[in-house]
Amino acid sequence: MMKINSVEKSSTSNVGCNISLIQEQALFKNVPQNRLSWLKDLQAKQIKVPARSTIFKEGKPHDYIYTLFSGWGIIYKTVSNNGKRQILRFLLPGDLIGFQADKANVIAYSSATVTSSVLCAFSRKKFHSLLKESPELAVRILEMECMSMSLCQNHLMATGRKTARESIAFILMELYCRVKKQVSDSFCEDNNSIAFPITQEDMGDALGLTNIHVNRVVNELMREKLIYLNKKRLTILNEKKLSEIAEFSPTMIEGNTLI
Amino acid sequence: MMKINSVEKSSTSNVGCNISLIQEQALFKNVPQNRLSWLKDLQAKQIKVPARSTIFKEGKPHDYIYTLFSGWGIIYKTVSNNGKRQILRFLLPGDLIGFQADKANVIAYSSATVTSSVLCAFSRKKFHSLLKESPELAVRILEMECMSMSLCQNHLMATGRKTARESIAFILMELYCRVKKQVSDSFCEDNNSIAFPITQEDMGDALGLTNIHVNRVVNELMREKLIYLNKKRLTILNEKKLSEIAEFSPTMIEGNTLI
DNA sequence: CGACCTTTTGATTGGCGTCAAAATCTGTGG
DNA sequence: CCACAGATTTTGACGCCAATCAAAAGGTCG
Repeated sequence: MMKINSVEKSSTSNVGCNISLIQEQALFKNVPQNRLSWLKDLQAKQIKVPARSTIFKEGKPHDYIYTLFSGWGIIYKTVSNNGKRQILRFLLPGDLIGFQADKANVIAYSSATVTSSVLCAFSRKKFHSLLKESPELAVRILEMECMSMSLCQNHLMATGRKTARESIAFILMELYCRVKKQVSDSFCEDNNSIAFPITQEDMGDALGLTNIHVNRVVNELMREKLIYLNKKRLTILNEKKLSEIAEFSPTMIEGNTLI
Repeated sequence: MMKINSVEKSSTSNVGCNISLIQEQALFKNVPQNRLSWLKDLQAKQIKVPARSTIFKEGKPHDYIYTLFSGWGIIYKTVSNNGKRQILRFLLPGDLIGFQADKANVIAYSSATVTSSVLCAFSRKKFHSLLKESPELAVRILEMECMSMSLCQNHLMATGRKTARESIAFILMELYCRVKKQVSDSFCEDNNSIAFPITQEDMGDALGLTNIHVNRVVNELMREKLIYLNKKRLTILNEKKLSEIAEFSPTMIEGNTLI
C-alpha cells in the first residue's frame, strides 16, 4: 500500500467571486436567488491544481473549505506508526471538501487530488457565519453530509464484513454509479464505461488491501467478464452479477432532500 | 460473529411533550428559549425499551427519529448473503438515532438497544419542517452529524488499516472517553472505570473480527496490565500505553460548534 | 530515451477465521 | 433461593485469505 509521501505543489489562479458560477454548484441548489447575494462575501476563488497534489494535511489548521469543480480527489488518514494510508472517500465533481474541522480549524484528515482538478475555495469563517443567516444553506450542507455519512457507513461495511472480492466489486459499482450521476462530461458518454483515474493501490488503500491482492481480484473479475479495466477506463460488462456480488444497489447513493 | 436474529419487543409508555425534558437534550443545546415553543408540535414521547430489542430495521420506512436518554445502543447493517453483522456505531446517552433516511423515510441501517434504555421519539415529518424554521436546530444537527462522521471515519481507519490489537485498543479508549464525556451517572464514579455492557461479540462485529479473536486479544491486553475487563465493567489500567497502541487522542471525540 | 510509476506473477508466511467443546456467567421461573 | 437454560467467555487445533517478499514486465511523462 502507499506509505506517506506527500507532494506539495499547488498553482493557484484566483478568479474572484462569480455568482453564476456559484449557482451551478450542488451546494447552493436550494438557496433562493435573493439569498445568493450573501455569497459575495465568501470571496470564492477558483483554483487549478495538478494531479496528485495535496489540498490540505491532517492535523494542521486550514482556513478554507472547497467544492470540487472538476477532476477526482481523495480524503485520507495515515497510521503514524507504520505509514499505512486509509482512503476515507473518493471525491467527485460537486463534492464538498473539508467542512468538518475542530475549534482551531484543524481537519482530522488529509485531502489530495487524483487527477488535475479545479477547486472552488471558500473562507471557512465566512462560510460559518453564513450558516446563521441562511437556513437553506445549513440544511443543504446537512443533506450533503448525510450522503457522505451513508457512503462512509457502506464503506465501513465493505471493509469490515465483506471479502476482498465483494468489497472490490462494491467500490467499482459505487464509483461507476456516482460518476454516472454526478459527472456529465465527454468522459462518460460511453454506455457502460467511465474514466477511472485511480490506481489499484488507491483501491487497496480504500479497502484495507494491498495493491497486489487488488490486482489478483481485479484480474479474476476480468477473466469472468464482469468488468474490463484498462488504461484508466472502467467498463462494467455485467452490472447485474457485479451488483449481486457487491450487494450494491443504486439507492445507496441517492441523497435525500430535507426541505 | 452474530448472525441475524432479531428480538421484537418494545414496551412503550408515552409521556407526552415536556419542554424542560427537551431542554436537557444535547440536541437543543443552542436553541433559544423562545424557539423551544415550536417543540410542542413535535409531540415528543418518552419510550422505555428493554435490553437487546430492536428500535428499527434497515430497509423499512420509519416515521420517528430518537435521542437516547439513558442506556447503550447500536446501529448496524447486515450482509444479506451470509448474515454477518457490521456495527456502525455504539450509541450513548445524548446521541441522535435515525436522522438519515431517504425520501420514503427508509433508514439504511438497523438500530437496537444494548441495555434497557429510555428513548425520546420525535415525528420525523415535524422534525424536518422545524429545520426550516430554526436555523439553530439545523446547525445543531449538523454539528452532531459531523461528530458522528468523525467517529465513522476513525472507525473505518481502525477496521481498514489497524491490527486487531490496535483496533481493539482503539474502541476501548474511544468508548471509555465518550462515556466519561457524555455520561455522568453513578455508573462511572470510579476513576478509571466505566460500566461496559457490550459483549466481545459486539466488539468483534464493530471491528470485523470474531468474538474468539477479540477474546484472545482482550486477554492479552489484560495480561499486560493495560486494561481490566470483567462483569460488564472496563477499567483502564494504563491509559498512556493503551492510547499509544490505539493511536487514540481525546481530541478525536471533541465536537465543534459552528455558531 | 530514461526514470519512475503501475501492473503482474510466483513463492512463502502469518494473522485471523473456523470448528469444536468446555467452562463460566446471567437471568428467569419454580 | 436454587436450578436450569441460554448467553458469553475461554481454550485448542487447524485452515485459509490476504500480506509479505522479490522481481520482472509494461506504461507514462518529462
